[in-house]
Amino acid sequence: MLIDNKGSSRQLVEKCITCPGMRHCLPHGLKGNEMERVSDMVKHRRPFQRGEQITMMGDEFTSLMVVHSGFVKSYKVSRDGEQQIVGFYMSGDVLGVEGISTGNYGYTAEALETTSVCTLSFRNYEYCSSHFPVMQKWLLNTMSRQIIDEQKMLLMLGKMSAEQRIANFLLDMSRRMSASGTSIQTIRLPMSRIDIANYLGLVVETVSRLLTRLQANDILIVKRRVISIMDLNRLQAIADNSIEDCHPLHHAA
Amino acid sequence: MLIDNKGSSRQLVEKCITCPGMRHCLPHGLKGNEMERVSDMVKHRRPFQRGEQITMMGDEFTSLMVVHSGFVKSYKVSRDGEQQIVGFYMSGDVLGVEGISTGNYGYTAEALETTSVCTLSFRNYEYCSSHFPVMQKWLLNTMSRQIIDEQKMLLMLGKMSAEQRIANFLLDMSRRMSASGTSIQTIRLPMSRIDIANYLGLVVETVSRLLTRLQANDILIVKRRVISIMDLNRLQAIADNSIEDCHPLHHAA
DNA sequence: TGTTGGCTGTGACTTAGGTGAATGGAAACC
DNA sequence: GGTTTCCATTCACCTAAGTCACAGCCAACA
Repeated sequence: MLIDNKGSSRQLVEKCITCPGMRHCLPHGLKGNEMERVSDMVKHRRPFQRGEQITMMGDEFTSLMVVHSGFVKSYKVSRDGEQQIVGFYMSGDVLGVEGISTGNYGYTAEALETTSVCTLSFRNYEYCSSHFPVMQKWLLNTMSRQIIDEQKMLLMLGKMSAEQRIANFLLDMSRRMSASGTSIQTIRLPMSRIDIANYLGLVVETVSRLLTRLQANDILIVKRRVISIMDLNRLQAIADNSIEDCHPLHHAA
Repeated sequence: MLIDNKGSSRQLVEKCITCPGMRHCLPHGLKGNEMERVSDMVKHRRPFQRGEQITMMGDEFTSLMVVHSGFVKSYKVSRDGEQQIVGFYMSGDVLGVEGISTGNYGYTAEALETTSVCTLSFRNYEYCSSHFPVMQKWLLNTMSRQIIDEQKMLLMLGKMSAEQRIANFLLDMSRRMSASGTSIQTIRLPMSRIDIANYLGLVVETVSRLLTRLQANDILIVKRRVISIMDLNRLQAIADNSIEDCHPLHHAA
């Protein structure tokens, strides 16, 4: 039998089927009894605390993981020790798919705040997918979306100015952090400036400088990790590099 | 019936099953009759000439495409018209998977030389995958590998110097262009300097200068698009940023 | 066989963003 | 509640890589 949820040995176990956030993790379109079958295969572990590692680059790939709540960063380490953050993950995002082809996790994933993760072993996934076509479609969609997002990042890192990168980053975060697809005005960034800089291929000083500048131009209000977007249109214009630019900081503001 | 190979209306149709390069395109592990079924669903179109577009960004996603022979570049265009090359594809590489989630191709793919492509409609893929598990595994592997490759590029664009990017690029090309997995000494690059620069997030002058410098340091011999790697170890060391560096060009060589 | 046009290479100069150093703040930990 | 530590910001300066300009080269085509 493939079902191996020996949950009772751990705290905080609940079935997906009774979980209020179920629609974030499980694919839509499962029939009632299918849902129950899948639900039984998903493990709910004790939440990870800030700084804890969820996967380690190079470890054996065993499971797909869906972020249920919290916030995760993932980074690769190059041969000479340079780190590059390759993604931030929040509710509903899937970790680990890069391990399918190699059998090893391709990055280290680390919780940026208390994070709970739902785990489905790949063997169980394969069992599900062969019985419930919707599961198969779900994973293909997930991976296809990851490919698109990474290609968008390639465009950012390859062609965009520091200011464009920051603007796009803030817009993306604002959009993703709202439950719906519409961006929200005030966001609390769970990651440090160092992480933002690393993700965007910049240094931390540049991120600081540009946030200050965007604030001086009345586009943002920045209070450490809490950022309010005061002029969405201009921020979007900067992100798209369309016409109007943000004035550099002349020392007389 | 899902099979819709109305091949005879076009030139150059052959069945995969009789194609000498079959092992590059079709997954391994299909049984004889399965292979034949899949083979019948694959369309072989007239080859694309240099400069012809294979997919257009935004067009409706219908099919997965495997490069059979030739060479393809793919690029995204941002809202402000900037282009970014996101990949180069050669024999065995799969185009179009980013369309699965959105229903539209995510980039424009263009032949860099005469290129033939084998096409499998996604509907036929779904039919195959539900009957032959090995097909499903094949697509997951393909997509997982694309995610890994793109993440490697993120590391390149985010953290590496121009010289490291060039070195890594040449090593990657040399490895991929050899039939086996071992790198070969002399490669003929099918893409222009402009394409290389764009792919690596540099300008064309920088690419020229660095190739010249690598030649002056006896690491390469560069004859326009034909490049011979004379000192693989040092090139690898530069790619990894390990210790020894390449001397800048002092005007007295 | 001349001409066209896109590649490729070089040099002089500029600049966006990186470096390094120093300061102030918040939160975490006795 | 004091101290430690990490995080964020700011400034002065520097450099890797971009820009601009020009020249040679090769392939395609008439």
